[in-house]
Amino acid sequence: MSLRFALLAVLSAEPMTGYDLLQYFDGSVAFIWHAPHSNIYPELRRMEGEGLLDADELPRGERGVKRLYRLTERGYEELHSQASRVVSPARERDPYRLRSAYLEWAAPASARAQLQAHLEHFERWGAAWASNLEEIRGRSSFLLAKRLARAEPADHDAIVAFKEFAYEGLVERAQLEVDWARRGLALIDRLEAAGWSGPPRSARGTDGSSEPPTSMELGADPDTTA
Amino acid sequence: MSLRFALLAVLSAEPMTGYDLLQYFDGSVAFIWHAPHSNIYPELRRMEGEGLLDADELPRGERGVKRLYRLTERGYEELHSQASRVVSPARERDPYRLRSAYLEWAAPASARAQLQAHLEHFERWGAAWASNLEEIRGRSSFLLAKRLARAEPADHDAIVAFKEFAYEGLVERAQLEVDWARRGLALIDRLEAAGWSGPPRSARGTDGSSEPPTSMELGADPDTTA
DNA sequence: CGAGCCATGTAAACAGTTACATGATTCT
DNA sequence: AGAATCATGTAACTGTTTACATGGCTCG
Repeated sequence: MSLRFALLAVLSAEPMTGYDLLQYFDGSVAFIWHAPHSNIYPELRRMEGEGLLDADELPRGERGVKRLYRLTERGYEELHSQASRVVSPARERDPYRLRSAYLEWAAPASARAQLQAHLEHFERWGAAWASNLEEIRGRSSFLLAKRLARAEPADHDAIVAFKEFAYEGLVERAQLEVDWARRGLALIDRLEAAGWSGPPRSARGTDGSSEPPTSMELGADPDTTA
Repeated sequence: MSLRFALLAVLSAEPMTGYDLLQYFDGSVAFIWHAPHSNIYPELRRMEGEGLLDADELPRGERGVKRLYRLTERGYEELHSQASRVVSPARERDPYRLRSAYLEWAAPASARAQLQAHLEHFERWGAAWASNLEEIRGRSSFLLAKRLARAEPADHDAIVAFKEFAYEGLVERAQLEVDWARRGLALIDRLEAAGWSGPPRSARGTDGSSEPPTSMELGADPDTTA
């Protein structure tokens, strides 16, 4: 339901095509929720079918068409009702902490590579969120400006404040992850200096002739598109 | 694959039944990865089928049986190889930040209730992780003690250090969430004092006679089992 | 003998990822 | 003419949640 909420929220600021939405959800604009096009287009159709959205078919050049979606009255109601629903937080499921707890089973080089990737990921995203936060504070973010243009002036402060609040949370989280990863890298340095050299070649000394366990596949990070 | 990794990691410390594992994954023991039994039992069978686990069928009373799982040589290899794989961090998808960014659409009372629930969730889990961290540092955690008993003494420091590192990350994250939620509650106080009273009854003043949008469903949090 | 815990499953529905596919428009 | 970008879909697969289901054991 989060995708639906996110789509309603963005479309409440400005009518858009699926492709426009894609720039926020899959593109370089540092938005909170990621989704690929194969996720967005069908959901838009579904929401249209449920009467939450209306679409205008606009011509594009000679033969092309594109569909511009906007919220219906029922769409706004759905947005209200979803925003007001208290969802109980999900039980924790943190793949980074999980993997880090058992890094003893990894070769030191790949333990390091993992933390390095973590570090870079959150450095990049932290910077993107921070810059988004600045745009929110300056009220110069495109989406925010559109949203404000449609809202009562009396509500402007609240609208801005909640976005600030959200992006502050993201920036702080990114900072935490960066600090944590750095501490992890320092930890590996210390452990290696103290003689740790990764797991035994085989399960329990009894060597089973498996292939070299140092098979780390770096690079090809789809995330490197910053 | 995280579930598989987590199961391998726990079973590497000590052979267990599915039910035992459930205490870590679904129970009160503050473990990092949550999974319900309907998730765990089939995965154990699958891993057994793939030769990663062996099971002993143990009698329970007269008629009952239970299956005690332990890693095979191939299971240890899989654990090595998964631990050494560098997975690129997933694009962000943070439902809390997403919802908070659009809290302007919620009634103030339910905005408050959401942040309150967030606060309590992370207070509870933060405390659980902190106490787990203490047990790790004292090497008195059951699982850790079992793990150490099977490992080379030379590796003990690394094994403990990585678990400390992971749980420190969890505790810090929980603290961040608690602070963030508190700031959000204070923000709502300020906004309400300044006259904010939630979204208009209808989309754009044109009132469409929808049911009262203050339908927040509190309580019944399955999480309250702390 | 009933409540509560031990123990283990299946199945339907939903969410999300990856791959497969197509075609128009615009810029160089 | 070809590349990049605009624009939109479908399908297979994987992972997760929720609900449905069953039965033995232990203690009071």
